[in-house]
Amino acid sequence: MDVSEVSGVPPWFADHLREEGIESLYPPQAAAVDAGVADGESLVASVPTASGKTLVAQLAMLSAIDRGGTALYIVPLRALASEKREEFAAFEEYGLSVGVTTGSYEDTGEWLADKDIIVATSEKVDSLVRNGAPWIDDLDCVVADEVHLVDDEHRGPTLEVTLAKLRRVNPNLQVVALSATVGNAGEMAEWLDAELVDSSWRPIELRKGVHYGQALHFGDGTQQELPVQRTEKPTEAVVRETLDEGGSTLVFVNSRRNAEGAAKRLAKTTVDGLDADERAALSSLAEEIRAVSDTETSDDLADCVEQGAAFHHAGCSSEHRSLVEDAFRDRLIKTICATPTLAAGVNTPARRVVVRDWRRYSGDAGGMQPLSVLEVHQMMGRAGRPGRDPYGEAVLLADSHDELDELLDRYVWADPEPVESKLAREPSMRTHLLATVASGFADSRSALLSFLDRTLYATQYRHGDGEDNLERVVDTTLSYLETNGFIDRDGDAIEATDLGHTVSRLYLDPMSAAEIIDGLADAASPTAMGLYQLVARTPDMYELYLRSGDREEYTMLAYEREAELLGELPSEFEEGRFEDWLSALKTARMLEDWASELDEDDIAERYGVGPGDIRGKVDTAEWLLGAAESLASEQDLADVSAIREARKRVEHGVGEELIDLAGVRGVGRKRARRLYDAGIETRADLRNADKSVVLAALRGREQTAENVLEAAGHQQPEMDGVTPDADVKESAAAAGTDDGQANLGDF
DNA sequence: TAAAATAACGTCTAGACAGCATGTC
DNA sequence: CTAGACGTTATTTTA
Repeated sequence: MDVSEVSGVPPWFADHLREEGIESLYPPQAAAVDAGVADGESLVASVPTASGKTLVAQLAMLSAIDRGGTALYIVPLRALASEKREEFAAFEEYGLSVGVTTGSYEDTGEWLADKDIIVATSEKVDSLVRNGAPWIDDLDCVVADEVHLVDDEHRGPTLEVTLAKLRRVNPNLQVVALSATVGNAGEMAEWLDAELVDSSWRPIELRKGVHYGQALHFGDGTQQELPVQRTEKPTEAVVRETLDEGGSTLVFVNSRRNAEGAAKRLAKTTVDGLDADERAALSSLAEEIRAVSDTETSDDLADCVEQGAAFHHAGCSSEHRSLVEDAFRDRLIKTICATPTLAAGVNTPARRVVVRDWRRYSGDAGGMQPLSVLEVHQMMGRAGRPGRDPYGEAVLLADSHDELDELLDRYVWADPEPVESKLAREPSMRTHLLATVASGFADSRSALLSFLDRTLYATQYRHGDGEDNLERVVDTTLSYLETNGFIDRDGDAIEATDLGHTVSRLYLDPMSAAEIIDGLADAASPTAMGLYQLVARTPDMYELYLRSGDREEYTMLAYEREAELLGELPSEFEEGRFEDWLSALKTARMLEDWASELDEDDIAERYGVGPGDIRGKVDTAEWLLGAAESLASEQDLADVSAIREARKRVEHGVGEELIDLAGVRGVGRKRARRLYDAGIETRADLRNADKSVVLAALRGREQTAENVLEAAGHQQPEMDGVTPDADVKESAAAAGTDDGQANLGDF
């Protein structure tokens, strides 16, 4: 089908596509048009990665906008929100406006209601619905990207319930659900009352196979020689061979340590194939990586990158990750060894994909578990760069004949599992039942049940795919919510209490709220440590692992600082609770270290985490402390200013005395400390400071000093002719570090 | 006797959304 | 109910 044959979309769109080199639609896209995506018809598109899902979404959104409507694009990750925003930015020259909103980032200036297209994460949409954002009622088209994630135990129910709410508010809403190929696309279509396009067509061929011995065994029965030398491992052989053909390789492994280890080994392979230009470009990239953060992870990554290899996992900071992704797309980095972060994240296609580990440790299951077919297919789907490679190849590795057969059976020839609603699990129920009641979607038990009838769970139950736990879980959850004062019940009727409304609005898990309220209730003026431990033991915070030896260390710490900890220390004999308490304590001490200006690399080493983990914990703590602050002031619980101070301290990573200074733009934890040690203790001091002292404290960086003074509101920030004051000494704390600012910025 | 090969043992284990009010180097 | 890769240290084998 030619692009100009599509009716319903604005006329410029065909021209725009032709400019991009797109003349005709791919078969699944044509099928979507035939199904009516451009005429407001709802659609489930279950198609492989890189087969043009985004264009289907664009057809739907643009035709809706052409009819005078607005569109919402829901993504599962913040990184994807920015990626989509970039993609849609091209429409701005045709007069459309695009906005993004996620928890950490809101589009500048204008209110989102003015936008034609809004990109948001599913949680953000949920939150906006709860808070009654006005434009939610005026949506005409909603695109849900990666909708197979409704299968996810933690975040799936949010998407499921949010879609149900959006459809309830806008009865004529067009829903376009984009999914990877799954086992039950038809069921999803039934749930959403949508047409179905279920296709395995790909623009470039993807050959899936298993490497065993000296050859690749493809699913279609063909074989291809791929010799492994005696000194190397199969992964190295694949990378080497791909490199010889001028292609890059993505290697998926099952742990961070393996990712780093494999990257270090593969660097020895990739380094041989680099030309002089590449070496130069890579070494400047390595410098950029080193500058991101002064940690071992950062150095290790830079060392690999210099040789053309990289690792990628959640311990890397977001800057690390995007630098690596970009360089891989530019074909500068030849191989990335990654944990599943990369499979779900932004687009990083490669000639070959190696799924090295097909089992992963799972604490719940008590051992190594095979990955799901869906997940392996998602990884494999990264093979083949449209317009660049003639085909993509994705291989698993076997080291016995039996394993070869098993892998072919299990992953190469297998169809992905059906996606299964996880709605009827208590943790998500707590949150969503409260939110549904609080935001007025249901005012009784029966209304709640009939609302839940619009979910995938109900559709699947009707098919007899599982027993109906829903009613039972609803009842236990409602009594939990009632006991803890989030709702009031009167017979069938249900009403959210003031507290319930607040908790729903704050986007807190009610159990977290209960824990916080309980903890604050018995401490009038809590310490920072106490507050950190309190929010760390909340279900909204993933705690740090307790490693061997930690148990002892943190048990001692728990008794040492028992007076500060909020709530009652569980008994050592309550295995689970005590362990949780200790890992929360470990997390808390990490936050305390951060808020005591300990260097990032010291924290990384002390807790065995990467810069990305520190950032994550700090972020979550900041958010939860903000929520605690709201709860404390509304419920009149504890000293609100103590909570605010603890929050400010994690936010900036500084001691109490630096909070004021660190609030100045351009002043982070390191610069604030230097200024303070030079006698400039507050924002007001800075405003009236002696310029030569400021310059000396900032180690003679004139431009920096000028910017800082300007941000503080100094009368004459210009530094011309100012010489550093010789009396200002390097403080011990600040000495030795390079550039000053601790870098924990967002991407 | 020292170095190298091998066995035994211990450790560790993926990911990442959200409030609110304004501005990171 | 369920594991396996990797690093470190102890033990045996080899030159």
